[in-house]
Amino acid sequence: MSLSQIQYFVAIAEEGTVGKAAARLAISQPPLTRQLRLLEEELGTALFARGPKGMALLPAGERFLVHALRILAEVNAARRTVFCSREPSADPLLSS
Amino acid sequence: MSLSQIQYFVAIAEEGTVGKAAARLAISQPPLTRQLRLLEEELGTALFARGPKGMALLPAGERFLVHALRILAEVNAARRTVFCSREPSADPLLSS
DNA sequence: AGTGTTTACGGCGACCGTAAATATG
DNA sequence: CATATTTACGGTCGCCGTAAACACT
Repeated sequence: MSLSQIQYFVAIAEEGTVGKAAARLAISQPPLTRQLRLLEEELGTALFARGPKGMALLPAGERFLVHALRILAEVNAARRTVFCSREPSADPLLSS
Repeated sequence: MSLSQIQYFVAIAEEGTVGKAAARLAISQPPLTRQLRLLEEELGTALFARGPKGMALLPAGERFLVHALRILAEVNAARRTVFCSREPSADPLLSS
């Protein structure tokens, strides 16, 4: 499991179709489908039900989504927590 | 930032030296040092103070560690939450 | 029909390992 | 002195893109 796969999963869950998620992520559909399949295989469970109208979260997917969002939120929090402790203007890219 | 980098950081923080962390992670020192450097560069801040006795967490590193542990815990929770929802004996590897 | 899935292929980048030299404190 | 860091090299693996065929509802 990688952070990319988690982001991909969240995008599909929020967009409702693989096509829209792929557009939002700026990647093509086959790699996105592949990564979702790899994630589901690693977890040993399907996360979505596939239908002609798009992807619908299964119960396992809904529970997984809760944790996925927490993980991404924690990653952002981790970034912020060190960002706020930088030496003022220590980074030339930020002082311009 | 990748989950591997987070695991590497936690291992160094807990072991106290890059050498012991590398042994625990079953990788060699240069890749581990590289990944830590890449993480610190991405964050824009050093996380450890380097000394002859090993690695000491800086304040930014201590705060980052809190989030790092939460991330890894959430990942495990995400795994469990779908693991417990499998179809009974659906996976042949588990029914043997 | 419209969506997702799969295959095949190729290319690019990431990561690792080893080995050795170089800081740092 | 013991530790970490860096360099250089090479090999392997992962991920992506494209294109096309296939499957499902």
